[in-house]
Amino acid sequence: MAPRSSKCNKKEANRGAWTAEEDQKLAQVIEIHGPKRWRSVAAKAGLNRCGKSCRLRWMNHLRPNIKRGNISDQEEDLIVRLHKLLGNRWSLIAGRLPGRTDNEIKNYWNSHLSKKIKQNEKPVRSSTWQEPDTVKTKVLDMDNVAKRSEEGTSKTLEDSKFSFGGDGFFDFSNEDPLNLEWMSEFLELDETLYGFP
DNA sequence: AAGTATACCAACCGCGAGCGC
DNA sequence: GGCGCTCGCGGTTGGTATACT
Repeated sequence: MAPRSSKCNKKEANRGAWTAEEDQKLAQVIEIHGPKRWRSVAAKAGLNRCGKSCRLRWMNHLRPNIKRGNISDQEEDLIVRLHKLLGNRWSLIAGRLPGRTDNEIKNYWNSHLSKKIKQNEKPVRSSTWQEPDTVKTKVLDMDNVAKRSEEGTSKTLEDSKFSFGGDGFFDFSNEDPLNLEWMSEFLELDETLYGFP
């Protein structure tokens, strides 16, 4: 079987760290043609890189509004909660953290939070606790939420009914960790935005 | 100061889904 | 319906920086 086109040609393509010059070329082409058809973007930019490498570079580093630097306590808290809810759905989690990338969150989780959580793992729920059916059902709809969000048909978080703190993130300061209300609101948000029951 | 271990992050890889022909 | 192309995702790897002995 012929090699899949999405695979990078290991012999021909540039590999390893991106140079400032490559970044500049890529950004210029994307400015003109937009962040799509990555293979043709790579070709137009004259980069000896495969399309998916260009996409990754754009998504994780060159995109506007990328937030660099330390992850705040609030962001960390949100990541932990979303991970509890969604598991390793990094892109979905990243979608709830403006300016953060899935790769960054995944790295952060693997290097910081997974250890932290193992250390601090305490039973948060009683042994008799059961996840409400409504929550279970709606979690399944997160795939649709993510898709619509990616398609750009969703509203931004800023448009939502959620209130944000001064730095643009959820304020959990007054929340009871055992309270499922937050999760319900999280799910209700998508119901409101996207109209599925 | 040198060697080693660990942490962190960028990039790569393989797979599956969606789409058009 | 089958096939190829493209894209996006999650897991993994590898390089560099920092901490430790």
